Amino acid sequence: MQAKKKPTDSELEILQLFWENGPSTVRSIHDQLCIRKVTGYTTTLKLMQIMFEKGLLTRDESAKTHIYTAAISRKAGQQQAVNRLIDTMFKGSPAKLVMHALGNHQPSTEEIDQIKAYLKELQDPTAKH
Amino acid sequence: MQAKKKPTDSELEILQLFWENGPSTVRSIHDQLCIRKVTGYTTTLKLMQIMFEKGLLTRDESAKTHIYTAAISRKAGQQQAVNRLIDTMFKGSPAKLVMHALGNHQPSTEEIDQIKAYLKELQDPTAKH
DNA sequence: TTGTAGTTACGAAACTCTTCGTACATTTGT
DNA sequence: ACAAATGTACGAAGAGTTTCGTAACTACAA
Repeated sequence: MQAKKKPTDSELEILQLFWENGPSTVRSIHDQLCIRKVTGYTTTLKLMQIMFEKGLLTRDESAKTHIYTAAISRKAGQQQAVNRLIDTMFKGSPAKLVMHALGNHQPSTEEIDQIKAYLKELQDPTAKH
Repeated sequence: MQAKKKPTDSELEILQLFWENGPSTVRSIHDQLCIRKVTGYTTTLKLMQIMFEKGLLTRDESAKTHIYTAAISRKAGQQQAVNRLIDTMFKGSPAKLVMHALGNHQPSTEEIDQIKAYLKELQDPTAKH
């Protein structure tokens, strides 16, 4: 693996949009960004160009209007963020993180069951599900 | 509440030390920081002064050598970080965050039991523990 | 052809973060 | 008393981030 640098907050906002929409043009990303945040088109363009240079995005330049794609999946991004958080704030105790996560954002009954099942599997990997 | 700004990574490193040690002098923080990272004394000083201005630290100036204290508890800091992560990366699904957290950092059996008990309480708040 | 709109590329300004040098004050040791 | 050690304050340099203006290219319509 190569790039390990964490995306900035602005870059993360853009990545979110890619994760929701898949490959996109600057125009498309910019329009969605503008709903929540006033900004110039060239600002978005520049950001995406820099993200491309950093390896956060790839792009298809075959057409005049380039098509950008996230170089990292949502899942991988989430995993990376969680690992980071555990390292910096919950030294070695993912359980504490879990408590915090569940404490403030009450999950639904279904979600809790889901987690329970997951835990059961973790403790007894031989059990089929 | 006033301060909403997230601490930078450097500031977080320093906060960690306060959370482990309680109120401390610049010298004390600096010495511990230096174990993992070569840096000048005035660098640490400046950082802590800025954190004071931002409201991340308070300080007692009655003696010549100031005594700094974290303005936010470890717990509050963790909660803030988790909320932030859920907002930016796990929109509305703390359960997904939990899976990610448990998936990569296998918790001990005791921790799993702890989480299970916690979940049981969440689902059945009337049950005594 | 000419002009309008949409696109990329680029440079620079404004801002923040990190680092450190320097100045100056206070305490301590000889 | 004097020098050395220790402390605070402050300014500024360097790096990274974010913003945008401007130039240049292309497509298309009048």
